[in-house]
Amino acid sequence: MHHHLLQSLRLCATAGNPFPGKTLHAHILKLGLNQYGPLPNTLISMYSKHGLIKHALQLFDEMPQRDQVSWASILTAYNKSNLPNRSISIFPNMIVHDKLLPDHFVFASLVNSCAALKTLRIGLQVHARFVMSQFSYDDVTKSSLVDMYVKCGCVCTARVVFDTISSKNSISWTAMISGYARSGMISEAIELMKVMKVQDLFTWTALISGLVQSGHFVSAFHLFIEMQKERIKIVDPFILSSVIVASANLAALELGKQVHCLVTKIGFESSLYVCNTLVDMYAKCSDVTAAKTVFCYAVKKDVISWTSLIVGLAQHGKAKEALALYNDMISSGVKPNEVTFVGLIYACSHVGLVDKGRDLFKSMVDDFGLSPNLQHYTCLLDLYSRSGYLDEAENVLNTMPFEVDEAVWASLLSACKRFGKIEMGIRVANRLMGLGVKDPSTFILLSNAYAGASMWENVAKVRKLMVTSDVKKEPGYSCVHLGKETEVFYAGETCHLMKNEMLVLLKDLDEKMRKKGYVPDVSFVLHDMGKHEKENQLFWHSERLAVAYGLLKGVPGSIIRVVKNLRVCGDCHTVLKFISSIIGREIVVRDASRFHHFKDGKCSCSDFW
DNA sequence: CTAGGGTTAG
Repeated sequence: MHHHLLQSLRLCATAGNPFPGKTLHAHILKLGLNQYGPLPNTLISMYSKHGLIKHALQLFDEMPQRDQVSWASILTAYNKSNLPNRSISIFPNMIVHDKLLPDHFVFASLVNSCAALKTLRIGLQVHARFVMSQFSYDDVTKSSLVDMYVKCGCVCTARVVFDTISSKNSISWTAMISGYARSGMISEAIELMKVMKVQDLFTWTALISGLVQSGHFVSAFHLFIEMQKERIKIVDPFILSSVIVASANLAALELGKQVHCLVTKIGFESSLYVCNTLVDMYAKCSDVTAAKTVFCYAVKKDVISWTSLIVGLAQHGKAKEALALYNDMISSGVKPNEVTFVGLIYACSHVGLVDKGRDLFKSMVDDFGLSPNLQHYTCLLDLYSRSGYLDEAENVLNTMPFEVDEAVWASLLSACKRFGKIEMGIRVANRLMGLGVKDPSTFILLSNAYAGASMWENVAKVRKLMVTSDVKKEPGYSCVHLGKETEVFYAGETCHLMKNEMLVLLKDLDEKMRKKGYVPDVSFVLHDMGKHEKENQLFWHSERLAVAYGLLKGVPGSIIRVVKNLRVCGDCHTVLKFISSIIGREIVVRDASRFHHFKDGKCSCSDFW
């Protein structure tokens, strides 16, 4: 009888905005049909598709007689509004209060909530209930279960469920392939792709974005090229943002630029997601100017766009610009979130704006109702310790409501060394010893702290601990990007084609540096050996090799861009400052924790990292 | 005549 109303409501659910749906709702109310047949359930689902959980919930609560459809709709509404925990907590009311049993639609929604929450404990309970129910044959729920197990890290269980799906569709295949990819099981993922008959853009997106999530950036690129050979048409921007994330993580500026060109060519340059990843990519590839340009020309901007640029500016030591951008953001009515404040406090700590940083921390809680996480406390600690407020820093460490790991204590210890706080250094060192140390660089810090206080017995203890705990120093390497070419250097590498030219150049620079007052700081060398040998070790650190190669092969006058897997050692940091002033060129190093822009003998990190 | 599943950023 009222088919046209149902049909119109369904159309409203897929509209770009909720207004037609609201108008139709008003119309239905006026006709007095708001409790008629399937209309209330359709209304709930219409509101849920627009993420208007409040409207959906009001209708749900006002229904005199709820059925399984109402429950499936409200659970989906919670999931779509990013409140999966609410789904789980109200579900018991379906059985206890409404005396209803879940059907396969309800099961699929519940599994979805568990997947979002990554809760294996509840997921297993739902799975058990599903198996015992009369709907245990349902393939759709099984596909959701595959996804749930994948997200909980149980790829093998996911595969077991996958194998029981009697008629697999593109979604079941995609869930399993994405699971393998996200767990880094590349060959299994590709194997499954081959078994599948028709591969579409979704399958490829699941595979490639999964690989990006598990850190297999190079494989992701190879497969992206493979996909284009298969002539899969890119009709939505998801895959592009995944590939941009991959270039960002590889710090491969040229590659990122090529993807940017592809984005423009296919016509996704106005996509919000794509723009945001591009801003981040350019910042991570140390081309902050390009990041700003993408941001300025972006058609749509949200918190993430603003925050991406704020974080980018902060990481490159451009604190004033980051703070100014924050003011613009507030003026344009965008509400900041937790990540925005990480960037802002980080920015303040780099330029010693202690009061400003402290105010921002307070403002985050008082003005925006956000609760600080471990990252915020770490930034606050950094803010204090960089400027020499070590008592305040230690206080933050002792009072913050999070468990503190080795890296955080180590950073305070390095601040103690820098500001000559021997007593506190010993206190912190003792704490670290009790905590258990894994990172080789922490051992060096500890050994230096005790040596500085002439506590030789403890120095010996640290050395012994280092041997017995079998610390393996990850081999250090640096990549230098020269336009389309990239060269990788490992520490101590001596068999490079251009070894002799590099040696001559480095020796020449070494001589010039020593004339300017450079003294090698051998306290960063891990192994026990003579002073000369230690100096020789430093001489062959990978970042120096990479810079030398960049100077020899790069375009004269251009910026030398280096990416290093570990942190830059203190001695290399000094050396790179000297080199930048001797050769009059900018050197940008992205190390494991931050960016260093060496220019005219100074570094953007203000010598603290 | 109503309802359910997979991929994207700081």
